[in-house]
Amino acid sequence: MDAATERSEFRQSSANTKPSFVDMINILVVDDDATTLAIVSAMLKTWSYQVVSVRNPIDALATLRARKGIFDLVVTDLHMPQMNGFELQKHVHEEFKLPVIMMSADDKESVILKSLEGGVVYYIVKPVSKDDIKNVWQYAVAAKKGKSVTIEEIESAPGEAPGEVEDGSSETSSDTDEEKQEKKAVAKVKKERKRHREDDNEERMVAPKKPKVVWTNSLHNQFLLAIRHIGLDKAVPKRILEFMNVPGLTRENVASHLQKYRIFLKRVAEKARLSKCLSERVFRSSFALGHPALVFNNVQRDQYYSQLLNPQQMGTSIASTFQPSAGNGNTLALTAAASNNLGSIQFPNYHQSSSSNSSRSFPQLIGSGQSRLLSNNQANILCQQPMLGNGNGDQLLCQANRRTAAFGLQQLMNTFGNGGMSFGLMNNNIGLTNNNIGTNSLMQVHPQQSQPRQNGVFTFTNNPFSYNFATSGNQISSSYTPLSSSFENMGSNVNNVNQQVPNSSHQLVSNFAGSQIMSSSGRELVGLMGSQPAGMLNNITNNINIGGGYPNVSLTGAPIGNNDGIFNSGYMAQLGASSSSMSSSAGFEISASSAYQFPPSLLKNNGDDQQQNVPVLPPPAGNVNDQCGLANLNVGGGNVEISVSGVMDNTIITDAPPTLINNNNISHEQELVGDIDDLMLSNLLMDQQNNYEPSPPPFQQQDGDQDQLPPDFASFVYQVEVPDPSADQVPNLDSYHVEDNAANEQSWNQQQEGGDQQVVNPEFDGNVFDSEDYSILFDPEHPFQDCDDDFLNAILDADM
DNA sequence: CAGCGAATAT
DNA sequence: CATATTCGCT
Repeated sequence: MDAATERSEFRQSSANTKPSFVDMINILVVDDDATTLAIVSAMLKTWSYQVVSVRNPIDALATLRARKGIFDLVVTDLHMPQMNGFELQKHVHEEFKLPVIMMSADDKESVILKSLEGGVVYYIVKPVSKDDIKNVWQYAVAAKKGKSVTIEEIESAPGEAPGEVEDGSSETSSDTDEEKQEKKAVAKVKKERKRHREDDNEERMVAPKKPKVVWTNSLHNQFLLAIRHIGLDKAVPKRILEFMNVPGLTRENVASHLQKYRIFLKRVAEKARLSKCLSERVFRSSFALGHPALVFNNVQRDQYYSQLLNPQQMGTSIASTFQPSAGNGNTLALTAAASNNLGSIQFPNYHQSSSSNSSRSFPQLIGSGQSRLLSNNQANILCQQPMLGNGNGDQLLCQANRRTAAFGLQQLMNTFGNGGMSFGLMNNNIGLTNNNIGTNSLMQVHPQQSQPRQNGVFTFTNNPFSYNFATSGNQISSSYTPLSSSFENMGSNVNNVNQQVPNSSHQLVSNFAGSQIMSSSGRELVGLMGSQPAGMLNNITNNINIGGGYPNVSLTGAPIGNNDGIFNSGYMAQLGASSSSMSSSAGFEISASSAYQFPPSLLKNNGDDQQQNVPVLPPPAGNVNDQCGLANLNVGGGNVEISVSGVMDNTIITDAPPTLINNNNISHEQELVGDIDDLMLSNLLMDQQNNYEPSPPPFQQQDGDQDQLPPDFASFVYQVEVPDPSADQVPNLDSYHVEDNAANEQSWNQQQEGGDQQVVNPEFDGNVFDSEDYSILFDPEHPFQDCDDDFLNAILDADM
């Protein structure tokens, strides 16, 4: 960052977020490392804080005692010889009741959680950046407020004139409703007078301009977390506030933020309604799935839901992914959770076999979900999940990865019934709350013929949202003691796989296409589609100890496009696909991925400079819900697998036949604007309607090679190569093209030939995201396109 | 001046 | 509590 930028940032932030009284905030910085100490102190001073630095915790306490009442905040290193940060924090809390901010290079969730649970107000993963500490004043203020120390004492900074009372006359504006205006003005003047009187009476202090609460990423993240926990419909300021448990934050703050947030959601919804492209993306995006009830409750989406899968075809392809493994009688309890997350796809090249093969390697797919843009340091702080920006453009751009929510989740009350793998979709209400579509329609699933299922041991219980993935007929076998984390909505509708994970409080919880691990305290530790392993490492061991000799589930993430381990599910989501997996060396694996079926409305009009989305299907009279799901859970040293997949499939209710999508019209000259899935899906639909054979995918390679992807759209995972992860731009969808998909093609071909449906690509070397296997390559010529905030946010945010 | 986010009023 | 309005700022 150059100096000018820095200055400008400083100015901005100084004006924007940093009250002038920060120079009255005294911070004690403790770090045994002189360099860090100096740097952090200097940074704080840059922000105008008053800083005292000490080299060890003993001195810190001594300083605090000697200058009691002076300090407002303690910033300490975690690892120090004499006394670690935890202990120091405890002392500081007990003796001085001061807020403590912890710094450490240790980005382990366990440590972070421990810190926060221990009372640390903020955890900064080193290296500390200026932005990390810019707003620490909030903690000081919050703490003071909590202690009911008058906030004025730190607010009465020089030069900060209190809001002067305006003249009542200037208050009234020109025209309408004069009487009302006048009343208002009078009332206001009265109020102002009253306030002044009070001020005069109470203290001469100038006044109370409350420091503005800055909804930082982390704060907003907590906000989202709260909403997610509570459920949007029930999320009222008070409850959100309670859940957030941020000292000093007021209900009003939350209410205000909530209001803005709702407006935002509304805007997204509206935009979605107006734009098929967007709406489909939003609604169908994995981001849009699995989240309880957001925004789109009130959006008319039915017209967008007309496309559906051809049950037969889908059944074929999906059913083939069912790979019951030989069970040994152990049980996993699956607790269904909230989601209609059916958008899951088969793991490409997933090695599955009913026969044990302990030596095989599992693809280490990881779901992604992190925007490449999420490169700020916030990402290193606790909740890795991306969040909605606070409105600054840059932050908005950081959102690309949200595991986005679930519009309409509530509407889909599906129950997977199962017995031999049939899934039922019941009570699905899609769209408007008063617009029930497809109620009680059944989802059809076509079990893999060749592999009869054993009796299942999954137990599903209802989740608060009534989306159940049932598997009463599914088999599962496990060579280890039942787990107890909960896998919710793994990619598909495997919701809440309730597993006992001894010695761990971790739970896998999620509501999205991927998986997510959250701590019992609600912190997201690892998630997919919107989160990433802490620290953005490729391999992260979370020390989830699973009994039976399979400790250390390591979560492996395959970074896409950059080596920061920042996943780009934003892209994937935009491409309509996402996937994830977790696996351990011991063979524990959970993988999930999803594909979303978009309507074929995203074709670029060839020959038209204007990008124009040509709706190809007429709005349906009725509606269809079509999603497919699959989740694989492989447990044990390679000898146990659970995999479940299914297609939810309502019937096409529309009697308006899709008009046209002519594959022949799509050539390499015609760029694919939307998702491949869209096209595939639409073709499937068309074919179904026309009794055609399955269409080849509607695209060709740019180089003229006629190789095409198999129509098994549900079995793709895309890789996106991102040229510049740090750029504040979004990828240009137009610049993607399908390069190759040999593995899937082969798989498809073999399936067509009636061969083994679980094809292992001989070329597959274990790196799932091998661009040689499947990829959508980036066209460096047109790497980015402008993308307006709304679009981005729609993608990014829909979630929480 | 528009527009935002936050605060504040209704 | 939801919603409208105002404020301070860019």
